[in-house]
Amino acid sequence: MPVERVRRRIPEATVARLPVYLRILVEQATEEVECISSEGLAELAGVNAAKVRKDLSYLGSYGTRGVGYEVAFLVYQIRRELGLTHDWPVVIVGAGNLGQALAGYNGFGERGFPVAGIVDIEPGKVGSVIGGVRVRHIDDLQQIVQSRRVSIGVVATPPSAAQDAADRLVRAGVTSILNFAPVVLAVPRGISVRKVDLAVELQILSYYEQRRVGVGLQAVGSNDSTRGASA
Amino acid sequence: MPVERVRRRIPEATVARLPVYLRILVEQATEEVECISSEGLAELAGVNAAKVRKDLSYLGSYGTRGVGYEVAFLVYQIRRELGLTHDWPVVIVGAGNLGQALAGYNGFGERGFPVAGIVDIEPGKVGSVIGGVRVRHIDDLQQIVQSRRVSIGVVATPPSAAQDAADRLVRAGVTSILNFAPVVLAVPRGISVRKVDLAVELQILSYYEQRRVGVGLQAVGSNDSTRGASA
DNA sequence: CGCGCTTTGTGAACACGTGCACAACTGCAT
DNA sequence: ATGCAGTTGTGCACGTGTTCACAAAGCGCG
Ligand SMILES: NC(=O)c1ccc[n+]([C@@H]2O[C@H](COP(=O)([O-])OP(=O)(O)OC[C@H]3O[C@@H](n4cnc5c(N)ncnc54)[C@H](O)[C@@H]3O)[C@@H](O)[C@H]2O)c1
Ligand SMILES: NC(=O)c1ccc[n+]([C@@H]2O[C@H](COP(=O)([O-])OP(=O)(O)OC[C@H]3O[C@@H](n4cnc5c(N)ncnc54)[C@H](O)[C@@H]3O)[C@@H](O)[C@H]2O)c1
Repeated sequence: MPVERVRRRIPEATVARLPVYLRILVEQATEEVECISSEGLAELAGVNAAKVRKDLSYLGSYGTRGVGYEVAFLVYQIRRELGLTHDWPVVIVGAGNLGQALAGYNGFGERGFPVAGIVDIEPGKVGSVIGGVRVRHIDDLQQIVQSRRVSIGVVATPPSAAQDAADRLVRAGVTSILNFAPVVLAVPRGISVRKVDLAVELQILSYYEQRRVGVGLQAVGSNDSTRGASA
Repeated sequence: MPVERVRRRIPEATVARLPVYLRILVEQATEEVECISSEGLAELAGVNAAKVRKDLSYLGSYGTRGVGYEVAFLVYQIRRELGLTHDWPVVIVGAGNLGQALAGYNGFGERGFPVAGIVDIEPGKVGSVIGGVRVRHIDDLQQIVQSRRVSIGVVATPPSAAQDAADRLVRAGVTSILNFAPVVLAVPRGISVRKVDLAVELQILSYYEQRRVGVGLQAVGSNDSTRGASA
């Protein structure tokens, strides 16, 4: 067996699917499943089996021919590759409708993304407690980021304030941003940004919905998730 | 000028970008901008100018060489292509944390996706009013969908109930689903599904974050949004 | 009217992602 | 040992998406 070579670059499309495999594998593990074939995993993930094999092959040759993949080992490998061997605390900017829903959601902490803090600019919002976290003033952002070693920030402000929020996050030392505001953020090189725009999702559905009329059923590529993290 | 030919199929990647252009163009229109070049639009959308031109060319040749595109006209054409000439009422299943945030959000209605109803299985949740909409029991789903001619459903239930929610939506007559639960939904052919999985987004950020260490700055493709609506 | 400046629309090359097909390999049964 | 059924890992061909580069075309000005 060769010495651990330099880390291979993993295609973006694969990176986007690994979390899905991971979730499924963790679930399988809790159901005492010890071994899974690419076909089985593909079925559960709603993708092609060859794609699963190719994706997993970027991690290394961790399968056993004729048998499949050991679930626990795969979980470990994917976690390692995704950098999920330790927690990534996140800070949320904007304690409105959405920010509160996010802060009150346990799913993130469970998956390794505890809410290190939530901040707002509105003095009226400061002080209330959501999901066990007290809302603090945005001026405390830098302090939170640095003391808790936060590298991921979430923008949940109104669109007009989103760029300001992003600027503050970057200034505070955050290097990855998840943006819920429907605006294109400008960030310095080296900062990763991902955008979740629900209106865009609905509009895409609308497009296919509208085409459906009169065209009958049509198949439009399966549900994947290829989106760049810009830098 | 030729007679309006059969509708061209628009590449999925383009469909995913059109809503972004649309938002920017609408904003420009409110700022009295009448004309915009592909370069200007590209700048605002954070993409390559050639891409903008190619994307827009799928709608037809609506630009003027040497000048650019007429904003109002482009808005109209993109709206038409995306099927946004009329409202698409949506129904939300699951009035929890997230469902309430969604229902209380005005942005959807403003963009042509009014909340026609929100339902829950928990009797305790039924009756409360969120964003002007009363929560109803899930047994009323079919009635809501049919009376309001809803074709888009939103799944905001816990993961364990998501497949059930999807099944009910499909049975009620919905043909497009936006799924917030971290599960892969099985739906009949012809039903479009799009998934928004925040944990996956964070994990993707984690991957690049982890790679950043020791590698220095690296550029990883710009922020696009290519995801199939399955059928 | 013609010229030069600007910007579109698109052909062509390239990059990336997908899926088939199959050789290589494993483990088990005989 | 040998054979066989099962499954991985991957070469290859194909399709999709991105970007460059440039001819074609509109506009304004002299
Ligand atoms: N609520 C939803 O379901 C939903 C859905 C899709 C998209 N979004 C988007 O998410 C964002 C937040 O939505 P929301 O419904 O929570 O809005 P909201 O108005 O309820 O909350 C925004 C919060 O941000 C705070 N804020 C404003 N400027 C700030 C600044 N400069 N720094 C820090 N905080 C600031 C406000 O005080 C407010 O508490 C918006 O951009 C919206 O378009 C929300
Ligand atoms: N809250 C967030 O910020 C957040 C973030 C990411 C993902 N999600 C996902 O969104 C989903 C909803 O999250 P949440 O925080 O709102 O959960 P929640 O528990 O607050 O709300 C879920 C609601 O669904 C209802 N429900 C349960 N089974 C149902 C059924 N069969 N039919 C109809 N309604 C049913 C429950 O009564 C409850 O009101 C979950 O799958 C979660 O993983 C939420």
